[in-house]
Order: sequence, then C-alpha cells, then structure tokens
Amino acid sequence: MAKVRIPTVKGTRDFYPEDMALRRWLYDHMRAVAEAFGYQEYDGPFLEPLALYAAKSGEELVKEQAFVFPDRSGELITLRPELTPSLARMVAQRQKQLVLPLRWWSFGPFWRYERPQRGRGREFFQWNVDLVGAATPETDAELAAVGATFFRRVGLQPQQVRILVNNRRLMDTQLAALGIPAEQRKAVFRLIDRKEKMQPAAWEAYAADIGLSPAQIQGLYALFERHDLWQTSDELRRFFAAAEALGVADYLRYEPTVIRGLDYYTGTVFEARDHAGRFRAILGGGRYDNLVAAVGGEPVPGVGFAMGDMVITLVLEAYGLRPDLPLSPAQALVTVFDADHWLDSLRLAQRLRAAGLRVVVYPQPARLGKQFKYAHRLGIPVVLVRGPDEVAADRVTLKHMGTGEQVQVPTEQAADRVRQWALD
RNA sequence: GUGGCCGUAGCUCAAUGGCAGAGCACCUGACUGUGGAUCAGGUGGUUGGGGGUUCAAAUCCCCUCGGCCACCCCA
Repeated sequence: MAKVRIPTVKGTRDFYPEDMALRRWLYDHMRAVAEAFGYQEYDGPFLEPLALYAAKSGEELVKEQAFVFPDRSGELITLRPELTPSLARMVAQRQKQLVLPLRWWSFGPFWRYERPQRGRGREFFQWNVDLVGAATPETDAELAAVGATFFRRVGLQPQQVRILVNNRRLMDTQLAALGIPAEQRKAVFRLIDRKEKMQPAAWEAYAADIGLSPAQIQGLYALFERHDLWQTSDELRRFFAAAEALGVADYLRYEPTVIRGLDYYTGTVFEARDHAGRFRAILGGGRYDNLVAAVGGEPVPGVGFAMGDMVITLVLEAYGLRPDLPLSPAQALVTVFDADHWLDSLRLAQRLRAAGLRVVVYPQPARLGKQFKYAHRLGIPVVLVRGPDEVAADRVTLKHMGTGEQVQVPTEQAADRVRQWALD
C-alpha cells in the first residue's frame, strides 16, 4: 500500500473526480433553482478579519468554532464560518448604489473548528440564498420556496423532506402571554430549541433552572401542541398563503418548536428536516431585520437560508437519489490497434473532436480487450477501432458499450454515430 | 473543548496472547481484432503511528493521530 505520510487535515475531505462530480451536480441544481427565481451569484472572501464577526453571529460560533490565526503582521484572520456577515458588509458598503431589493446566492467553502461527525466536517460547502431590502412575509415564503424547489428538482418528495416553519415574533407574543418577561425570552428560545433532543424530565429540569414556573412549563407544552398557532399570526397567514401561490405548500409545515439557534433572526424562521428525523437540519434560515446596521449601514431587512453539502448528500443517499454520474466526460474512446496504426487513431480522434465530440485516445498500443475494458470501467459509452481492415476501406468500427451493438461505417459517418449513441 | 465506541489488504470483514486470513476488487492467462459472465493463477500488510508488558502482541497497558456516537453548536 502506498503510504500516506501526510494525511488530510482533520475534518477535511479530498474530492476525487467522483466526489467532485457530485459537488458539481449539487452546484448545477442550486444555480438552476436560484436563477429560476432571478437570484444573482456572488461571493465574499474566504478570509475575513475576526472583527467582522465580533458583534454578531452566535457568540460561540466565532469564539469557539472558527478557525482564527494571526497573519504575518499579527492581524487576526478568520476562515469564514458563515457568509451572512460578509453579505451584510457588502450590502452596507454599496448601500447607496445597489439596486434593492437584491436577490443574491452563493456556493462555496466554509470552516468551523468543530469535532467532525456524520454530516458535519471542519471544511464544508454551503449554499447561501438571501433577499435583502424587503420585509414582507411574501419574500419569506419566496426563500422557503427556493429551498422547496431545490428539493423537488433533485427528486426529494414532501413525504421525505419537509420545511418546518415558525415565527419568533409570534413566539415572543406567546411567551409574553405566559408571563415570561422579555429579558428571559432569549433563554427560553434556547430551551425551546433543545426540546426535541432532550428527555422530558431533563428538559423540565432545564426549564425550571432558567426560572420557569411549573405553570409556565405546562404552558409551553400546550404551545407545542398548537399546530394551528400560525393562524393567529398575520405574518404567517400571509406566509402560507404565498407559499400556496408559489406551489410549494406541500413542502411546508408549521412547527412551534422550531426556533433556530442564531441570535440575529427576528421574524419567520425555518429549517428543513428529513421525515424520519435521522439527520440534522438540511437547511436553516429566516428573517433578519437588523443585520446590515450592525456593520455600519442603514438598517435594511433581509431573509435568507443556508444549506450545507454534507447533510443533503446523506439524505439523497438515504432515499436512493444520489445520481450515478459518469466517471469520464468522454463520449468515445479511440483504441490504438498497434504501433503502425497509432497515428491513424490520433487523426480519427482529432476528427471527432473537430466535430464537437469529447474523445479520449488509449495512450499506447495494447490488446483490444484491455482497451475495451478501460472504456468499460470509465463508463465511456462508445469505443472506436481503426485497424488494418478499417484503414484499407476508409471505415471505422464502433461499438456501443451499453447494448453491445457494433457497426462499421464510412469514416465521415463516425461522428454522427458517436453523437447518436452517446446520448443513450 | 468534554465523555464513549472503533481503527487489520483498494473495499467489507475474520483471526482474543502462539505462522496475519477470506470474500469482493485489481493484474495475468484460458480468448493472438472486443468490456461485462465463467475458470485457473498471481500481486497486494511495518495490523493508523509511537512506546511499554511478555519467550511471544493485531490481541493487554500508555501516548498520539483519525473516524464514528452523545454533549456543545450548527449547514
């Protein structure tokens, strides 16, 4: 075995061609969906000053879960753990010249210094979609619709993946009605956020610990059963009406226990989960109305979500939806019959490329069986042979690797035949 | 960062203190102009790495690296 003397950095992944093909596949679908809704692609730097994150995000996200290091001048540099602060700065910097509301999307790498686990690494790719400069529930619904449309596009059904929706202002009102004072509500949000992952007894102990009375705890339990609670919120009524109009209502469901961890969400929040609950959140997002102001701009409302590449990949695998992608981009392999016909093969390949085809030539003369096997293993759909018989008659033999069908045609017809077979 | 489980051939896994193995994969041949199927043969290992105990360590102990699980947090 070849000894790997220098391993990958903990929590990072090598992207071999088959892995890269899947990443590219995800990217292509993200792009198609985002552009269908008119979103523009953008990106920020991968390196940011630590100060960008100081006033925002979750405190913990930066203090304990970011890669931070000094550069040669001593400035503290951060490998970006999320994109929203960069987005906020970019908007604030050009606030006066940007056309608002803006719809932007991005797909790129992010880093978090965490303990790796299934669906969670230290280096991952994330799809970010944001709409900045509008504050309507209808735009909240549009963001959820972008996520739902992605799920539909990659074959995930509403029975398999659902976007769970809640609203922090609604929950704020409900908590107030339970007599929970404003200064306690942030802690209670965290409590609600952890409801699903704790045993009832432990959860109640935690609730009592942050100062809730038994009556208030019972009140929370009652809230969690109120799946019709959204009807008391004008924002959510408009949200679900818009989702219906956008054709994604079947992917959405009101869920009173969804609250999201990040502190900067102010209104509607949502996260996508697989139906079986086997994986962590597939995407998460919501409305943030104060973010741009935090980096020095005029307050501008926004709504957005992020989806990581690792969990969505696991979910696609779980439902048998991970695509079989071709290993090689080549549509045809030209064999090299022997040393005397080597250049004939090169000429044939060039002729096919000039006709717009993607063609690989076997690198040297070898047994034809070996060359066919090479094409088979790379998933190249058509194999061409130009040996003594073919050269004498100015013809080419082609074999369709999927069906086993084989024909010999005049050389000038070879390109059309490859094109026809490569589509199957 | 805390606690737990686990690292053996490219992959999935055996061997529980006594000669490191199997299946699949890969290579070669049967088949000198044809992949997948079958048969035969073959390559491949410092048992993640380092140290210790022992006549003897994949096996027991310590350290370390990595993966997984639960916290924490979150994509």
